[in-house]
Amino acid sequence: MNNNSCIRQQADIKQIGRCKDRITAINGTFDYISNGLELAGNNVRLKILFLLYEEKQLCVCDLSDILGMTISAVSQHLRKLKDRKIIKTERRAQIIFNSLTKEYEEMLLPFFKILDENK
Amino acid sequence: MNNNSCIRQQADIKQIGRCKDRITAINGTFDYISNGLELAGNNVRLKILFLLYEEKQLCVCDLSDILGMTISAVSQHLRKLKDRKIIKTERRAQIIFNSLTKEYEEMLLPFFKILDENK
DNA sequence: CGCGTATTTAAGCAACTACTTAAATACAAA
DNA sequence: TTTGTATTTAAGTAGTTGCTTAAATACGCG
Repeated sequence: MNNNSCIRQQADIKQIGRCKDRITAINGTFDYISNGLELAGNNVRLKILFLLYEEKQLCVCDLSDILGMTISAVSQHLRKLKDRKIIKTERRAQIIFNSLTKEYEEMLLPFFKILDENK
Repeated sequence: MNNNSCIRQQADIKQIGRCKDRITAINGTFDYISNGLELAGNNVRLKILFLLYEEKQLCVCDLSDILGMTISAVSQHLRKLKDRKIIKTERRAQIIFNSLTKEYEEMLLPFFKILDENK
């Protein structure tokens, strides 16, 4: 890359350097946050996460009923969320309950609050 | 859909109904939030947004330099962000400066704070 | 006006996403 | 152990994403 036009006459070299350094320094934090946002950015999954926040725990069947989607489709969303430690599961008899992990519940709280206010 | 197994013996019908209603009621808010999160969930765009938050305004060239990506690639990210009113632009002489819209700056502030703390 | 810098757009492509359907597992309870 | 309910997984597919390269615009300034 790095070809092409825009051979800038004026560029704040100091600013560019400072920004580069900052981005590199907190690269891990970017990964951590986009790890969560990437998944929460999907409309269906945001609903799943909000529902888990409100109801504390739900099984794949509940979510399937509520969202009007196949169990399989919901299950595959839950798997992604679980793989990234955004939710956790707990079996009780035949039913597997899903709930938010504390860490990501906290991270997404500002959005749940916005959703709560619009009830 | 709605075929298949999971002919649940026990399901909290009231809970299902309540959740359905709630989801429908705030459907617009879900759209609003996932509108923002969908785009912020991309690692590159999250960086762009954070940089705009920190520096107030940057042109496509600056971002290209900082992120080590082609101008074209960055430009296409900026377009998406602009289409969804997450950023706005302002021309000054030959350079077009990008900055966050107030609305989404506020919405994403919690994440910028987390990133700020990890400097 | 026409030149040069800055920026956007178009076309193409490999990789990824969200779903579908059908089959496989998991496991509690009889 | 077998049965039945609950859940996950595999394979396939249409649509989307993020980039590349090359070409097109936009517009300030001499």
